[in-house]
Amino acid sequence: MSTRTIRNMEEFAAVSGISRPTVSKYFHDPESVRASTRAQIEAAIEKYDYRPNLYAMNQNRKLTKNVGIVVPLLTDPYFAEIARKLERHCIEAGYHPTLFSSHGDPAHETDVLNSLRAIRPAGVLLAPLGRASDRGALERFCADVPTLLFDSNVGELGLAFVGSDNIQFTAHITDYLCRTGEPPCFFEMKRPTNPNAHRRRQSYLDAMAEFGHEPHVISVEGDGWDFEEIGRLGGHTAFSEGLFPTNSILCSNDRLAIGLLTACYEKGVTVGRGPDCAVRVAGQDGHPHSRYTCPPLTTISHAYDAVSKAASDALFAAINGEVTPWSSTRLEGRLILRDSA
Amino acid sequence: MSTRTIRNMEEFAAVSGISRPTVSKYFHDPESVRASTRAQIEAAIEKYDYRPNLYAMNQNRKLTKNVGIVVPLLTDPYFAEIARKLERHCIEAGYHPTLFSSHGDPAHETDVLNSLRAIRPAGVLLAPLGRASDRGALERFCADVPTLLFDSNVGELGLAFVGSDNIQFTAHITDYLCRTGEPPCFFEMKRPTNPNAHRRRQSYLDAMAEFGHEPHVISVEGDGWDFEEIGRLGGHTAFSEGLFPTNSILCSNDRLAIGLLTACYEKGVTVGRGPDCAVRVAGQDGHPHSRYTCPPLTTISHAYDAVSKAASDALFAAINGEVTPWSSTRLEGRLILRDSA
DNA sequence: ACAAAAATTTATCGCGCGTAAACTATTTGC
DNA sequence: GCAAATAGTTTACGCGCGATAAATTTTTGT
Repeated sequence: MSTRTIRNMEEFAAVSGISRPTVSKYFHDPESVRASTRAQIEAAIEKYDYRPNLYAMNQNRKLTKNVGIVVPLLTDPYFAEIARKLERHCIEAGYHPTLFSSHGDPAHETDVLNSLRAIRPAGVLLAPLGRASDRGALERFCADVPTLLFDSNVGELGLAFVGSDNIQFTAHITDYLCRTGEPPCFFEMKRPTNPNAHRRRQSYLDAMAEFGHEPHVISVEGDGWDFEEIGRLGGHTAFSEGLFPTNSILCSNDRLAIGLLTACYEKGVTVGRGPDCAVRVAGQDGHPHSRYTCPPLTTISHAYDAVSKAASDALFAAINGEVTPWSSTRLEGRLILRDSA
Repeated sequence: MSTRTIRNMEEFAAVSGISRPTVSKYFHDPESVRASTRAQIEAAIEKYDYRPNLYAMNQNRKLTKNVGIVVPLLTDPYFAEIARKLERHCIEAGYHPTLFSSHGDPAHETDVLNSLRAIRPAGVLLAPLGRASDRGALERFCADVPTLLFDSNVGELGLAFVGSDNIQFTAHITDYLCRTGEPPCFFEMKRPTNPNAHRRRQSYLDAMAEFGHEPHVISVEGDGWDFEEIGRLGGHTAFSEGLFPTNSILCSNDRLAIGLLTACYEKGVTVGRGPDCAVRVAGQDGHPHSRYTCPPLTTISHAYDAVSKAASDALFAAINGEVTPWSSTRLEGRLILRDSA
């Protein structure tokens, strides 16, 4: 082709017939130049396929268009799913998202935050590890970078918090279980890895008190993020030792429930709401996989779309200079009735 | 504290007592400076917490330390898991990995490759969508950026291919199923989303021929990446229409098998290898979730560690200038016997 | 202790783009 | 049709670092 390769904005400005400062202005915000100029530049972009050097841009811009998205564990489909939605919102808003996973490790979470500083992001959407997080590192990071916390809240850090109303989650599904059968016991990790677990346990206790039932909490051993295995092993122990006082088991989260269902299978315990079933099992989260367990898992689902939209919108507003006091937004979950309870 | 903030390498060089070019050399490769100098610089780094500006570095370096990791669908735990391992290898080798997902969409895959060009990566680890990929875009990208293909091969593109030996996978598990019960039929998507599926089907046909059995392929409707749902719906159809000629079903992949297990549950079809079970179901992939299905899924597992190690090592070798002819490395899988078959 | 080798310093340039000031051309409102 | 407002151009400089050549210092081998 006759179109020689363009090396930089100088050359591009020359072939497009527009001065370099105006071209620069265009790339910063296409709307900031006259329509006729814009058309000229865009024709040249089309023709020469020119893109400004990202590094030179970001070195000199006061603010990059980068947004960091950090989740505790990207191999968990729940986080992968919400990260995907956040990523889409970022792209639609003209930002350049980058995905990070803390891999369930506080030290790695701190490393991620440090890597994030290096790319000077305009903002960060952070789902912290929670109790395990290095609180000091989080605070320092939030002080330097506009950060919106989602999924799990840690103090009143960052710009704001957007997540689910865990109180409502547990109260709602506890209510459902009480109405439709024996009042549930609560199956959880003794040392929960994320802070939502504490809210959920408390909400269970409150709900049971309100409904006038005796609460029963089964706290199983296990640390880390391998929830299915913890649920499975804990389930075996609990069945062997007869720790379940009722035939209804509400799990602190879906992954724990998935492991418990496996334990039920392995123990020969039938699960479901039919009269011939030994136990009912319910989870919490609306995990992408919960539809495909056997039996399919009754759960209460996060409002994935609403949470990701609210979180990203709040961050973009802050980036655009809207100052609002710290706030916490907690969205309600939706009960998903399936065969397990 | 008395330590004022360091603005750039010039100032950092001053306070560290080392000249700027030497400091620059240190950040390029710490081993390239004398031990005493290195100690001095590192003491100053510790004291002033200085990091060179990433953008200025990458703008001027001939080669960045960036490595792109691209998978077809990050919400699939299989890809999330292998991406995590690749990421770790990159960090250990001193690179700066960035994760991308094509979200199962060829257009988005092309977008990802374009974003990737912008960060001028030293290399890319790419698991392409496969048949759906824009072949031309892939070729152009591989021509410009050192790219190693993994998981699924597309022609002889890039530096090399590292993945699993799908022929061996299917032959091995087919052999197992034949030895331990009725010869299996093969459950797959009519229009498979990834190219490994074709290899697996062919391997099934070859294996059955070799063992002297009549092959039976059940190809179900469905497009896209929602494999569990495709498997579930296909399973319902197949059971209703009596399409399974034997009691052993080998699924083209684990996600399909997970959906099929759900269909079995919903149809009241018992799954397992016991005498009272109606069917045996096996998968392929060693999906992270396969341990927790009910019954736990018999499958043949990718050598996750070996594949990720071989893939990243091959890329790093190429980045370091080692020129080798294009090659294909296919690692064998390991049979995982569980209760489903 | 001395020459050769290696490491460091000094000095200077270049990268590709953002930004600002002063000036000129084009649009807009009336 | 004219002045004001808007948009664009020219010119010039800065960002933080990589790279290189020549001069200097330090280390190494013997």
